[in-house]
Amino acid sequence: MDEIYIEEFKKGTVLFQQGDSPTACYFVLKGCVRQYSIDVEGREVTSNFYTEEQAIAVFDHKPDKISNYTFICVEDSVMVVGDLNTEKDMYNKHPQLESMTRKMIEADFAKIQEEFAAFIAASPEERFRLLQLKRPTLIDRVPQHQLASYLGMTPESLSRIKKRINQLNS
Amino acid sequence: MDEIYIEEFKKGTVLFQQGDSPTACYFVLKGCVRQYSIDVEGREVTSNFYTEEQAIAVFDHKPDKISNYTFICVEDSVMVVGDLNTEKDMYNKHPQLESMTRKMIEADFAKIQEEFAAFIAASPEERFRLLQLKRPTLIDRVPQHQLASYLGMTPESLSRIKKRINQLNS
DNA sequence: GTATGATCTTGACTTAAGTCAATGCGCGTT
DNA sequence: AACGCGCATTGACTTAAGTCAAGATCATAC
Repeated sequence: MDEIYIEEFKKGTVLFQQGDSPTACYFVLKGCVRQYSIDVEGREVTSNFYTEEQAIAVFDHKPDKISNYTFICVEDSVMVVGDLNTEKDMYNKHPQLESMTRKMIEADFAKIQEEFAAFIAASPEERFRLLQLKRPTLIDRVPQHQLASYLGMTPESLSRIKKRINQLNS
Repeated sequence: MDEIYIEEFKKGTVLFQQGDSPTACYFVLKGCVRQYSIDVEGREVTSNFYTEEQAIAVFDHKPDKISNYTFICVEDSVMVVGDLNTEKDMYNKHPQLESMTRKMIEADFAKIQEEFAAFIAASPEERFRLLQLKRPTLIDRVPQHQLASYLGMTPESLSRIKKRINQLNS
């Protein structure tokens, strides 16, 4: 199948831009990709970080196929790349593939819904603690101001929260 | 097709409980259903309200099929009910159906992702204002303490925010 | 290796939301 | 109609996060 291949990306590479129609989907083998958008006030809002064994953007098919998000590598990364143009053909050729992707999306949907619920109920500090539990390595892999945005707080608050927690643990 | 039918539910009816395996999926024709879960600290966290023309729980298929949420009618409601046990048969009989549900889920996934991003970036007051714009009628349809939980704030804060905003508008 | 700019931290201060407690209101029940 | 209960509002106070501004630190390019 030449529609699926493995590709390396340098840190800083943009997979696709807010406003573009994505032409491919990705699966992270190594590295880290940040998903963000620019909101109405011009602020950058980071909505996710994709790391090893996570799929990107398969589910970002809006009706008009235009993405609200930019995806950018925050580390040198290696990804499986799947061409979206041949997606329909693939489904026709392999009906089980559609069933498989549906199940993947359902699982991811359940996961984002759970994260959302946890996020709603938590204070900024609790959100940081949750991240420490769920994705401990992420905290040291990405720029702190982007992490702050991902956690829905200011960089200053994140800095203070980390300090507060470290003092308790020492 | 006797696997799909229309049913009326009285206010207070529980569609299924946290911990249960859902046996049906629903589409709201009239009324309002609240989705919530009890978190580790025993607090009730409302994660959604489903109203007219919204589908429920089609996407809540976790691998083990057990729901983390309770769904309860907050109004007398009329819904289309689809039996989940026959789901697989239906897909086999009508392959296009799988394609259709996949697209629906993708659309809903994109929507929840967007809501999540908006929520992250917003303060409690901004979240209330967003709700006023996006779902203005919901505010007067549901109990305020549940709405507060849905917006990630205390009932007291919601009350004050509403007061604050009404004073500006008068 | 140094310089430059970005990012992270820290400090002082403001503000909005949380907490706790009391009161008021609405609603359903009897 | 009156009672009782749950819910909503209000008040006083605390606290955590936001804001603004100044340094410190880090990284990247030259």
